Amino acid sequence: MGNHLSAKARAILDFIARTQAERGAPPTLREIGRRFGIRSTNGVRYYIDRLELEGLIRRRPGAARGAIPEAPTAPGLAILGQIAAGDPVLSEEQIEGRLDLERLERGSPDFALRVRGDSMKGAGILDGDMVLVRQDPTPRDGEIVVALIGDESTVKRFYRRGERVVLQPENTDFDPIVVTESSPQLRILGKVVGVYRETV
Amino acid sequence: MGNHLSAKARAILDFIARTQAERGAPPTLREIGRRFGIRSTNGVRYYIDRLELEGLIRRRPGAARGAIPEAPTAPGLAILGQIAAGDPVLSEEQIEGRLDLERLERGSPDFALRVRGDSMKGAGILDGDMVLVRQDPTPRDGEIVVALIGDESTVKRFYRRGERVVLQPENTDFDPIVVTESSPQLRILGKVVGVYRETV
DNA sequence: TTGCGAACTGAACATTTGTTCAGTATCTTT
DNA sequence: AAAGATACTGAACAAATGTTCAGTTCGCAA
Repeated sequence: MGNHLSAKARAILDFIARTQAERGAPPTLREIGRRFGIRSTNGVRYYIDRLELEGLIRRRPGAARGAIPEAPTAPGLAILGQIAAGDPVLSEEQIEGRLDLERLERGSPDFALRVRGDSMKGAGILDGDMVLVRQDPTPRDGEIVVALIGDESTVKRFYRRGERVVLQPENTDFDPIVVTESSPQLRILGKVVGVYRETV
Repeated sequence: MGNHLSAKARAILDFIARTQAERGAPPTLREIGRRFGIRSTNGVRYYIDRLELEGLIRRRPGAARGAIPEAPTAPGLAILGQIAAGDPVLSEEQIEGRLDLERLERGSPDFALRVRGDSMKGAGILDGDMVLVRQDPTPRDGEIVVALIGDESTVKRFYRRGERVVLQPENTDFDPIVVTESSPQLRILGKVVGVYRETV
């Protein structure tokens, strides 16, 4: 034993997980209620609260079908903070989090783009690196973006200067690109949310 | 060719599939619209209709998040080579490969380590970056390694010089570390097979 | 027998979300 | 030059769905 969760709560968790797997989306509160003979959505909510407290369910408040079972196994790579001498590298104490490309903290990317040239060397983005891009045509000042200038895609830092947009390289060997905001030559594809490189 | 579905429609399908995989439930019409710059839910509906006609999407009418992809798509992120103007970003022609952290081309990493300090700045590894490490105590000359020197873990370039091992920073502000190969102070944890950084 | 917590009921209510409809701008085709 | 097709916009609407609140029932402990 040791687990203070009722059999009914378990059955509900199982139902949610199975529904999600079978048809691609979790059930609604009312669907759960119908299945278990609970007539009030609040009765179902009572169980969802319980499951969430146990960490068995993740919840997105307000969203339809927002009760989502936590995956049993953690995906991605273990992130270590500072490695301590002594105990083995992958021991629990050393694990700071998990790295999963499709679930970043700050915003999950839509695609990766291979970078050509050294114009962003100063920002640690080298020739051949891949930038992870979140599609978003409205970057904020100072963010690194992927832009299409005419026929060329380019990675630069984005600044708005009145009517104009400045695409600023981070390498003194290169000059900034300045265009009017409404230019048909300019298309902002998205912003860079991550950088990735394979070495060796 | 052969398939009469627009590149944008494909990109939307990809987004739906990925959203479903990542958070357990498909996106709403408005979420799709926001992502693709389509302001009217009916504009999104137009694409969903199209995808359903092609049999790529199953639909549960009236249900929230009712558009569910029929077939799972490839895991990982699409890697684009050079983006061509004209058709939208995620069209098949532009996809060069797929990026999956747990299946790299050159050797899959065992863990990720957060880097402290700027000693490898010249190699494009900045403070706060994560290096992806393959556990391997026998690096080749010139490879970047993670080493434990006494109690400190450090990321440096590895060189063998006769009896000695040189751990070389890539920043002129730092000095190389030289130790004898058999020193109990030195432990090579593995080699860096990738670098990863979240921006913004 | 009273009190208390677990497990709900019932009924609003507020949002979220899908649906429908009437248009429009931009193409390409006729 | 007119007719369609494509790819939407905008607005209104209704249905689906999560949230909240005030109670209720029942078993069990004090």
